[in-house]
Amino acid sequence: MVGGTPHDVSVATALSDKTMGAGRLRRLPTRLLSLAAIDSDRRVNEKLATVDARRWHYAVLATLEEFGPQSQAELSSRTGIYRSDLVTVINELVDRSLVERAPDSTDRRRNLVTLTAPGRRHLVKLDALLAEVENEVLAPLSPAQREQLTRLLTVLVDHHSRQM
Amino acid sequence: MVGGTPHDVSVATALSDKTMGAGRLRRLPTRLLSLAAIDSDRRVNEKLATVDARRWHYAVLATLEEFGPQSQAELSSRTGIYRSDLVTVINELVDRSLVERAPDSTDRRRNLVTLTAPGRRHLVKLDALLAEVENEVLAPLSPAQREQLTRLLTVLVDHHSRQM
DNA sequence: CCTATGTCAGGATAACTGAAATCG
DNA sequence: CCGATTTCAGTTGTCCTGACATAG
Repeated sequence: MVGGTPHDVSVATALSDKTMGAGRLRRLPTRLLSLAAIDSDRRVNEKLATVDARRWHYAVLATLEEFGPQSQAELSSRTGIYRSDLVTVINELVDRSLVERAPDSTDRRRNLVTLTAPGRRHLVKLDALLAEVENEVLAPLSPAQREQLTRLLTVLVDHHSRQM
Repeated sequence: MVGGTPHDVSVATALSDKTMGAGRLRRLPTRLLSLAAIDSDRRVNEKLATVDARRWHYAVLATLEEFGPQSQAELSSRTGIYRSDLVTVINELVDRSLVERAPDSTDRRRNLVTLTAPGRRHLVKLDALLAEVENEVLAPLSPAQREQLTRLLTVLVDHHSRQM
């Protein structure tokens, strides 16, 4: 059998379970990122679903409020949503009367997407909901730690993001 | 180009309590987590693909080395892989001769999954590859910041995985 | 009975690719 | 001709659910 490195099963199982153990897996930053994001995403999706919204809705609405009316290509590069997927998102937002999509008169390849008044109100609501989720997700962290985490993640995202 | 014409000053100032220059989107922790994880996951997948491996392969192999031979149910709870998906993962690992799957003589419902010698060698290789990815992902962070991030994420993951 | 285990068959969603049509 | 924009069609991967047979 395996002669080189005998594994002491009894000791291992004695202090095993998820709570203890210093295995590589549990400290792998890439894995921790994955797991934390999965949990966070699930909570965000569930919360937004209560008002018939999805994650990308917020990204689009917030970007529209921040930068004003713009084309789908601009929205794509600012939100990170693929252009192909943006079509569906805008469709959903138009169906809910939260944005308007009209051809740009100066460049007729483009659609100019504009935030509506209901869209603005909806955005306020989504802001509140996301604040709740944020509190759930970051529950075990102190305010200082939350700020720390946000700063570190911002550095990562800014560093790896393809222009913005 | 959006240019110099502000779209709606009143609303813009209404939400400018704390995060004015940056924009809400860019500072949303849940979104930062998502974006960072997407980037990290993509890099991990690409790197592991160069040796015909996938993310779950590493999780299973590392868990087997840490806790010794065990059932698929144990592997599932320790790695977070669903029992149904684990079947496929173990199949792939068996196909590559990295693990062995044999019925447990003491409990014939169970399969005992065991790490092979090639599996152990493969794990070493995956470790090295993942260390490379980790360096890429955490590139903009100092060693102290990396430790900080790891600790914060560990707190989050532990807190939320305990709720089940 | 009731639970645990391994397995199979999917569904839901998100990331991603490719290409066509239109316009600059 | 080439490039940008919108759109559609489709692929892939992953998370997740449900059901079933078998065994304790």
